[in-house]
Amino acid sequence: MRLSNFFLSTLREAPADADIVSQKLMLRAGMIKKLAAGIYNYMPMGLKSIRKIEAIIREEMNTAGAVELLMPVVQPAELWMETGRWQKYGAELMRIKDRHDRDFIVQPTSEEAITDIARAEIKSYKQLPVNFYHIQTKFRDERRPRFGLMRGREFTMKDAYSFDRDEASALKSYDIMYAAYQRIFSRLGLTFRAVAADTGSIGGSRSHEFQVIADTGEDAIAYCPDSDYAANIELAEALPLIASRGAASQTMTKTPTPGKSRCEDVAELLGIPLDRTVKSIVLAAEKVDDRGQPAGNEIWLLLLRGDHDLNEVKASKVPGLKGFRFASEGEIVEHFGCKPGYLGPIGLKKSVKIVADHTVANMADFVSGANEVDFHYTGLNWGRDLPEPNLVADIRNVIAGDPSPDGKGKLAIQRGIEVGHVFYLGTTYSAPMKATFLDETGKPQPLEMGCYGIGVTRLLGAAIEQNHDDKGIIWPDAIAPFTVVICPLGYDRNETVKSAADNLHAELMAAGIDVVLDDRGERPGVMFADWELIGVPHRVTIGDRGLKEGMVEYQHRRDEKATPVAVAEISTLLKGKLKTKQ
RNA sequence: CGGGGUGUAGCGCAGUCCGGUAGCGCGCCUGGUUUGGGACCAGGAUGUCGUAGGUUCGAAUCCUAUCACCCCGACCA
Repeated sequence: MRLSNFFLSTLREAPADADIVSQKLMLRAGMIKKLAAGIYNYMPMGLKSIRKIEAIIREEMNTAGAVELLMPVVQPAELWMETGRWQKYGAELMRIKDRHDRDFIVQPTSEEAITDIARAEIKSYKQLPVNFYHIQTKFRDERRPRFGLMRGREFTMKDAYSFDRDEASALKSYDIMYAAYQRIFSRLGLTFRAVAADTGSIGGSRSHEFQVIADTGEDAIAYCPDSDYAANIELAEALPLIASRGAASQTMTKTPTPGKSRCEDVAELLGIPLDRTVKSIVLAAEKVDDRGQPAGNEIWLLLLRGDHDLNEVKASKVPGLKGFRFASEGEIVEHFGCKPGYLGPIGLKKSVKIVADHTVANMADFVSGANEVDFHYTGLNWGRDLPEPNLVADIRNVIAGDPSPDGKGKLAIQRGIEVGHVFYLGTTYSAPMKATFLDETGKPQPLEMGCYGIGVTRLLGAAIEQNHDDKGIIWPDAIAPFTVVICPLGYDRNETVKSAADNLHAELMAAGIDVVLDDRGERPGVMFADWELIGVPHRVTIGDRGLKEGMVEYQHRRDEKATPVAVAEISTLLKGKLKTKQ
């Protein structure tokens, strides 16, 4: 491709509203252009990368036995009413009306549409298993779109849906997708990790996320360097750090701690380690009576060690805490007789349910708030100074150094960007939509489903978050908008340079390499800066000076310096480098 | 949705407090000189000052409303 036949628009300064590095670089490189909050134009340079990502996904999906189809972006509301998601989905579901005042939605995902297809088309066990997928535009009306392509409102997603006759077979389909995802992200050239994930509101029993490792990721991943354990921190089990409760050696003492409301400050004031303190978190949850009827709010006190943090996903799994919220200050004062900052389990005004984290439950001689401003208790011991907690549960986030739940070492924490998710659904959609097939005995059975997503446009952002430097993007070969750029110095005024550049360009094109020839005749600094910003991984510089010695220069985007290469050898060198990558 | 902030040329910004009819850098156009890391000289084009209303002889500037966008908190590809 000659640059004069393509379209380039780079910016020296990023628009002020760009918030993260991948968005800034993509805007500056002219790959995307913002049209509205969370909605982007994909410019030619950006679309080239997207198409490459899609091609790899397609190939691997097809290889894994999935079948491509295409479902519409706009779908009738009736389908969504059948599964109840019309009511349940909330404001993120974009609802629209047609000219006849009929309700439609702009699809955020396609379980309903595919299940509708399945119930009409799949009649016999002989048609199973089958896996349909499409690559389609999605819309989720995010309350706050941000991070460029990472959390846009409109985005492209590959979503696949498997149909099986029973759970065992469905889990096999799941494993096939899991393996396909491993291949896809490997081929994309990204560093990633598959982690066990929370099954969330959908239910289901098995779920993994594929996380692109990047310090700027929104998710935290706990993994064990000595084993294959890896889980989203939402899910990662925190084992008790204290095997059994030690004996009490101190007496309970009310100690003044003026102005020290944070555990860190209290520990420092008292000259004790942070892991001797206990922090109090007050939640409120709807109480349900014996008949399952709402019976007002119930206040809960959650106790965590001072150096630990609450895991809200785990907390919501504690029986009675589903759908909890943080208690209001009014509720706190009503039950504790004290404002937040000095709360603790002793001296309550009104009874509350107390949940101790596994580790807290085994602590002895600990420190906690006295429910009186500027005072803490030290030397607290369960059973002696206060009753045993109502419940002991895993309610904290794991931290680096915690024992791995598989018992094979210590956990480390990394941040990641979720770019893929595989999910075993069971009959969550097939049951309400009555999608059944006939088994060998002629009896109708509900289809067992799985769903599998990959965020195509998010991948673009994730790849950049993982691969960039202060000059710009550094694309993996597989998804670079161009694989090779030829930068001729003086293309517009030096015949020798021009013909050498034209020849190399023609040769690489003939070899099927995605090469771009910068035929602008720009000064070298301008060319280099542009292509380093865009992030083309391989660059060949052709100058008059080198040509006199029969040499050109090769430089990888990650190389510090250019390497001289004989004119006769440059195309062989490039073909070799690109072949080994594929 | 709650809290905070910003809208001035393609991009980045000044001007707003203290009203007098819009400016800087980059980019863009023309000519010339340059040419191995974002060149230089000379000339030039570009604005409903987010929108609507109000106050005033006069509004980018003051007032009111409204819209858009961004940042901080509850979710997911």
